[in-house]
Amino acid sequence: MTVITTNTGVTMKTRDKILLSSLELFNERGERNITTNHIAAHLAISPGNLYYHFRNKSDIIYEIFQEYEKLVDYYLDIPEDRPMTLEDMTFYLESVFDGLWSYRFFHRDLEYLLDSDPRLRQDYREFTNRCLAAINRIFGKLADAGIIQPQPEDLRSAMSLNVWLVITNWMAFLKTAHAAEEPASLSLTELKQGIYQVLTLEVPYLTPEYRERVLELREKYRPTLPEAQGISDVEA
Amino acid sequence: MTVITTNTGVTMKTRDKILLSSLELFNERGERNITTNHIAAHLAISPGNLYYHFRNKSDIIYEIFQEYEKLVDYYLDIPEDRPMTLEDMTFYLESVFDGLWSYRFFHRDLEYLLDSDPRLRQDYREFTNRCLAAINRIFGKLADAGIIQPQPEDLRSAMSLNVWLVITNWMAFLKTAHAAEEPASLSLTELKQGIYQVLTLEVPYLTPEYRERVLELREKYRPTLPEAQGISDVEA
DNA sequence: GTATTATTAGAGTATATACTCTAGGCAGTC
DNA sequence: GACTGCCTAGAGTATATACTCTAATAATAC
Repeated sequence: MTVITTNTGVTMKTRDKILLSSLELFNERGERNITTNHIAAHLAISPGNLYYHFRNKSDIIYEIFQEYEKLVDYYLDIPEDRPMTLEDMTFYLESVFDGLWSYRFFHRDLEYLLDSDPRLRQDYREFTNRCLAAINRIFGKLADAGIIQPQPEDLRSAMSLNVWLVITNWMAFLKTAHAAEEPASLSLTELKQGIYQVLTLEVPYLTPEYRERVLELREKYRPTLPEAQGISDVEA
Repeated sequence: MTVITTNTGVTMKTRDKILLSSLELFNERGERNITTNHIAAHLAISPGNLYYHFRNKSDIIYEIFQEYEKLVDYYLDIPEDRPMTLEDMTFYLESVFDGLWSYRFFHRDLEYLLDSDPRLRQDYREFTNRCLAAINRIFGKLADAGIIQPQPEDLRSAMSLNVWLVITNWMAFLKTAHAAEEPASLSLTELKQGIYQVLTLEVPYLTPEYRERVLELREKYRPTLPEAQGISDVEA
């Protein structure tokens, strides 16, 4: 069992180093721009070595996706035995955006990735459904807790889907709204301003008792500065 | 000035044929999967011929984007001289999704495309801002017309951005939510179910006078069948 | 017509990419 | 020390991709 010491001082198998470096490189420069040779070079190992551990690039990506899935599933495990609090909601939102950040390469080339790997397509589909179900359940519990007004199931489903669309598209929006700056100019802090957008969806449904508290919470995530605001610097 | 007759019977310059075929192929199989050689082969012209008309692939894409931009700008030209009607709103929504459909390849590889062409990045940024401003203006006029309740500018901006996020992410959602089916299994009709999602955002703001009419309109776009619903077939 | 310009074909090229293959090293075991 | 199983190096390969170059052909101007 060969182990290698990374620059973090942590002892780690080559296989895991490959996964870690791949994720890092994918996140920073996009899956499309990172070849297996790049990954090997980055780790100072031979391509042969890399292919000893993984059959192909798809397998690396698939395994990374499974980590992602596991992480988000873990975060979105909603406890059914007690009412939901605002703190819970904040935790869910923060966690989801953390996950999005850690595996941000994934959504960037999503369609291509799913087209090239049927396993991934299938798993991602189910993953999406689990996330939507979780969001739906959260809305339910928020209503139970008297934080938002209860809504018919129809509307709640559509709202959940909108939450999902906003969450998964927020990062792409930020990246494309940025000017020509350095590619890696996105920060976790900026990403979390997406929470402001998600909470915006809830605003009209807030109960009078919680309205002020949620609006206050929302303010904490208000996008800062002109960048990526998109509205302020336009004619009319 | 050499002209060529396409199978549609329309007489067309080679240059325009290249643009048209590129768009077609990009839309159907994704920009990443279509090479300049593919385009040339599809048109039964030589690569040399293609490169006589365009310096590189980026230039083709850039020009296609400019058509897209022009189309959407045309659609979103809001008349300021009269109040807005529900029919107007429907037209805007339908048009935007039509545009999205016609140039659907674009959003799929957006980040990569912007990374490879600074002109495109800049133009797209401005395009986004114009769209957001237009959505914002539409909300304003909907309020003026008494269709939705007026909202503070802050909230309206955030809502506009959410509308934009939902619109631009709806297609990706559909494609990824589909099972492993044939890649080209997306239809314009399905795409327009995104209108349901957008109208969902408006629901809580509707005035009593218009509420029923808008809900009725919204029903027309309700997603059909289990596919891509995402909620129905999940545990719990 | 002839000169000039616009268009086209098609072979070719430099580079990249995902991946393979062979030979060998290293650790533990007896 | 030899055997075994895991791991690794590194050269190499088939294919693809964006793009070039030259020469020829068609269109247009005069």
